[in-house]
Amino acid sequence: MPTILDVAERAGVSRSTVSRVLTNSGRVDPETKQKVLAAMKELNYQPSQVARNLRRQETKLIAVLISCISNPFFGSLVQGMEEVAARKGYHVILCNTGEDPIRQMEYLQMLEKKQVDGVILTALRNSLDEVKAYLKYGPIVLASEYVEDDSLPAVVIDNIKAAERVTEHLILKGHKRIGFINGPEHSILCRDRQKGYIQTLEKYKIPASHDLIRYSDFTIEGGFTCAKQLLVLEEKPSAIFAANDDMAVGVMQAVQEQGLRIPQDVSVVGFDNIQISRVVQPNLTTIDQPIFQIGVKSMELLMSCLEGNVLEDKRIVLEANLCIREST
Amino acid sequence: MPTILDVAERAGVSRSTVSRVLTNSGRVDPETKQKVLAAMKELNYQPSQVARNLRRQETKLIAVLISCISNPFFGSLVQGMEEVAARKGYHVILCNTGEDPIRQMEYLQMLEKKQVDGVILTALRNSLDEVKAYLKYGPIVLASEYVEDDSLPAVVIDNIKAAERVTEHLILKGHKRIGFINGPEHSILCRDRQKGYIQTLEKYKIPASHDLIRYSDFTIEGGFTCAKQLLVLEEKPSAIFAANDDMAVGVMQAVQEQGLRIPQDVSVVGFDNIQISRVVQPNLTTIDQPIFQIGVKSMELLMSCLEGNVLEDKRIVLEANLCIREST
DNA sequence: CTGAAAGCGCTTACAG
DNA sequence: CTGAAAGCGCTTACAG
Repeated sequence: MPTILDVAERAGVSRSTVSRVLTNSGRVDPETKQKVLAAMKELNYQPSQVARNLRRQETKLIAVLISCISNPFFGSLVQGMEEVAARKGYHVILCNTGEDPIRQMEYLQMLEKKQVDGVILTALRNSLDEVKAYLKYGPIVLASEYVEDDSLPAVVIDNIKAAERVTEHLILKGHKRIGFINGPEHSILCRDRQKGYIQTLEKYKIPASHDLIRYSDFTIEGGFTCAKQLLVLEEKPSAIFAANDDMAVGVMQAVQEQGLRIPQDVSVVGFDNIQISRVVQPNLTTIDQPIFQIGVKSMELLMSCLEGNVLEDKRIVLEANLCIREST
Repeated sequence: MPTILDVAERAGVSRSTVSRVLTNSGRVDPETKQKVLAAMKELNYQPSQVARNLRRQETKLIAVLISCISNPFFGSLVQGMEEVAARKGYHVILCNTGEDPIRQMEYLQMLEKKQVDGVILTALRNSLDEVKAYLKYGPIVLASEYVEDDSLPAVVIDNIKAAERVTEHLILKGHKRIGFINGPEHSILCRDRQKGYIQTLEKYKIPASHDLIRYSDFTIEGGFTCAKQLLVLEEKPSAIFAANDDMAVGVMQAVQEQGLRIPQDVSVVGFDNIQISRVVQPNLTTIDQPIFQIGVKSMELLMSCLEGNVLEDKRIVLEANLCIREST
């Protein structure tokens, strides 16, 4: 592997000069530059990124923490992030945390070890203070996730409003008993979705019942199990709203297993608008969350922090519309 | 940020000694070690990974090149890879190539720039020689993809055999006109799947017809379009085998749109056994490709190369069974 | 068991 | 416009 010194010798100049043509900085005589360029080509020289990293105290690497990359939701999110990063000369380190707070902290340490320049979190499973302690080592941005006090920059949708739209849609369709299958209770996204659901019921003077609310884990199986519980209630729901599409698919399976028809007997709504919602029969009514765009914007936000910009808005809110299909 | 020198001064020892306790190498007096450990804790010291990288000429980083991470197939593959890497103290850099040969080469250069220690490719869109030129900078492993002459280590399934199983299954069900919707013709996976399809037809003395074979792009839409073409043929197929699940789902949509029933009028088979195959109605018969395991094994193989082991087998073949469901 | 010294391959003020 | 020198923060033979 040729180093910068080999190039310098071959071109008959100093390392400084080679470095200058490498970084396109400072004045270099055009003729000298040509000699250097020629030497680089002859030796098939590629500068060591690691050496440059050490000297510049940067890595051009971003850690992206997600619970599980085999989940298509995170796939789209990361896709958006990676495209922006690549365009800006950065690379993405993929960190599967499996929602484990310990692994989350381990990956955050990469910031401290100067292994990455910045971090994007898609789920917060540690205390806010624990996470904020790492801010002194580099910028941290949230994607899809957010914190109450907006003390960390985040790219999000308005989950309350989205859930309101869903609930109102169902009410206007004549539903009075609307089941809600939520994700984990600790998540702010889930709490906000539930808030939107409850507020809308209240707005229409429909009593909210605890019987009709379940907490699950965002999986098809979880949605299936909760739906079965709802469907054996004395006063069973005529519509079920699940806090993501996977759970809604589980709901559909449970409904169909009972010999009930969708939407005639039970209406079903999901959340996210991932591919599965367009494949399942009948097609699922859902909230179109701009997942890819959240990925794009969050990485842009991080790049902006890295460039030293001060954020005027800590929270970027993207539009999420209700996508009405055959299941309602 | 405290450096190794700060720790050394605080502990009253040399940098060498601190380094030794850091790497757990060489003899260090237990008492000295305690002092160093205490100093590290007091200063909240974390060694700079970048400095270590430069010195050790390694990065503990692996580049994983895939066409598109939002595709669940690659999600599972990468999930398997990441878990193994993390366990071994490595991290994964996610490289979306979008099947673009130029971007593929750009990412391969990370190996040359010493930005990563090794590379896993999941699709080969450049000439074999171009790729092999990078072998002098570090190991390269193929996952799911492979090359004819086995000159690059690869973790794969036997695509010929898998396609034979599918075709035989359909023939034994009484089908004589079996459509085949393949992926891109340039891919060796696709050529082998087609080989298995053709060979089995021949084995059962069923004439293979070019009319019944289409090439597409592994998407739902692609499968849909090709299926519509097959379904308007004078002698239309009674079964359609798609080279992946997404295309099979497109086939199902086309079949159902024509008012035909699955499997009574047309049988459909996919390939991969991704989640969608269990969600679609009727459930899809498909080849259960051990995607996650391919990810796991390919990363293990790469780690093994990095540890300096010489591979006895350049090709690791995993089992892929036919998963018979309701669509046949 | 411990330390001084060299070096990994760059970049960047500083002089000239 | 160009070069000598220092330095980024570690690790690793080499002496002792």
